[in-house]
Amino acid sequence: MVDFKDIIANEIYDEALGLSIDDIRNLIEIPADEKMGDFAFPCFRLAKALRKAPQMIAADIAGRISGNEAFAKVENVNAYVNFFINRAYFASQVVSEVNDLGDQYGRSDHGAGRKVIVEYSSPNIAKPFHIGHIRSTVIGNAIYKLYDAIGFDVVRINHLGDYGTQFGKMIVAYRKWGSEEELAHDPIKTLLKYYTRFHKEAKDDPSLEDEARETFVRLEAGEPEEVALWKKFRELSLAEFNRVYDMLDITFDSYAGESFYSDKMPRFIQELKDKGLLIKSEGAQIVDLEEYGMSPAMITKSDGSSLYVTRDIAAAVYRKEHYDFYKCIYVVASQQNLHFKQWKKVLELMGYEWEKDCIHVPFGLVSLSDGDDIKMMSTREGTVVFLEDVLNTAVEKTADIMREKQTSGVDIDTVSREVGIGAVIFQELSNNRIKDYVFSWDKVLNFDGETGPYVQYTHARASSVLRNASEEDLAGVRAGEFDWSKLNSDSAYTLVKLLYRVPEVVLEAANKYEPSILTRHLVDIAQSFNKFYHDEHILVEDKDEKLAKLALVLASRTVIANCLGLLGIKAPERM
RNA sequence: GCGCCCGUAGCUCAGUGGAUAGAGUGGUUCACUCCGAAUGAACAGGCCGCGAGUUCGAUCCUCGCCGGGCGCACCA
Repeated sequence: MVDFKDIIANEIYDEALGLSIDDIRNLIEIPADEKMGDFAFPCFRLAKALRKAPQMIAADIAGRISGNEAFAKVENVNAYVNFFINRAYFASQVVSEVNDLGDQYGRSDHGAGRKVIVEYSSPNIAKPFHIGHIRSTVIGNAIYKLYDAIGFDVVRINHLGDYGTQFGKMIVAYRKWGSEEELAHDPIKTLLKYYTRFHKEAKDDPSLEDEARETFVRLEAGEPEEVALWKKFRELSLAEFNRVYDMLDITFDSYAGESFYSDKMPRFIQELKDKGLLIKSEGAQIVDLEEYGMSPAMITKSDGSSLYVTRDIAAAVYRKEHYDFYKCIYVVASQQNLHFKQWKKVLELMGYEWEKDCIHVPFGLVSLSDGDDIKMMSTREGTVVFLEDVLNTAVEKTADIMREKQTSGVDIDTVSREVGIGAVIFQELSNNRIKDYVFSWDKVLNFDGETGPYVQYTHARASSVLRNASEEDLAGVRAGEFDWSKLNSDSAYTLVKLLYRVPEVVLEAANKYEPSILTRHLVDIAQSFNKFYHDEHILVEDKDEKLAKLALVLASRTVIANCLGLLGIKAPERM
């Protein structure tokens, strides 16, 4: 496809300006206001070098550029040179490209097949999968899809929190108050019950904590009884998690979690010792990070058992050796910023230069509103909203709306799942991931305005128009034998420009690990399509006009489906 | 106390070193004999937290302050 910035940069280029074509290209802006053109070149930077008022420079450049079929008009306003693209030419280029590429539009080969690991979701075993877990799960999945789309070979790892003192606690609680029948009946909620009871009773009886730590030491030492219980808890939990992953249509390439690295740590503890990094302190072994302004990284507890950082070091080295990644992306809550800083510093001190390829992608906290109070969800206190409940409620609400609307030819069961779950995912990917938010049923169940259902509705509507077109018209669209000059209205043109920018938006979203950039752009496309749809009748008498508009509808539908797909959301044809 | 993050319309949030700071939602009003009204349009709503600095130019970068969140060794 034509690259308008290249065309413009080449047109502007002049030795006297003292800028390279690339410099010029990077200065080109897309004006916020369409009245100022489709592209603009600001001349402020040139003022000093040329010793001329920027307005004069802009006028000179605008005057120099002669007729190029890509542009309808080039003029200067104040210090800007404004370029107005030839609309029909532009539309023909963009729409044809989209329709030729189909589901490949938006994808690229920037990654050149290099390997990227994305670690995400990573729930703690034996704890409920609550609304807070949706963040890592859904953001991580979108990042995986984005990296896949820009040509990387992506490995998805669910780094299960399936080890640590919490299992000591769980085993102690189960032995004291648990029963097999109860556990089999409703595993996670029962385990949660034991876990909350443990913390309640441990407040009055601190010896329980010691008992839990001792039990974890036995687990880590491979005592059969503890290992058997641990395995049982892990299996029961995974079965429940998989139910939610199925609903979200998310899969992983590896579930190697913390326990996987339990026997791989001694090597690194020895290595830290050999490199003189490990010091004893209060019975524990730490790496002192004071000179880097951080509290120490704890490698082993005074009872000799391992910790979070230790396991993450083992995991990182294992992954480097096993996958030889180009980048390893950790989608983990911002609460763990310090942990990741410490961990990266320790890897650096150990001499692993590739630690710079390990990237922590943090996200903000989800809290709950409790009357006037806002508080963190706490597994210990049992104050959580289950993700599965949220998904099911959204699906039910969607089914209610669909029955009300009585859309014909739809399987309510299938589509209400696609739309309801899509709504929850979309909501999650709408805002900058770093922002904290308070969970609200009203918000997650709102399907009007900038929401997943709105975008899916737009897709269904475009699909509907295409169904209403004749076979002959569609054949004409595919053959491309029509005159594009009829496609030049403001609303059509705004839409074309948004479609044009999709590949660069996908790339930007991936580079910044920020799916919301794509979500926002997708909303813009849907809004723009709906405006176009309202402003203009599509299936008109005039053949050229009809086919050009249908080609745009087809391209819009393709792009919306592609973008929804990158976010992990389905695009139903009817709803 | 120290470190990191956030502060933009009533609410939820986009946004950019440059031309008039934008959406959604809520409020008021209009548009379905018309390709799907889960839609579109109109109106109203802003010292871009406060104060300095850098710059030709700051809502954006730097520093300080205020407000909120998170974190700071035997949890993960």
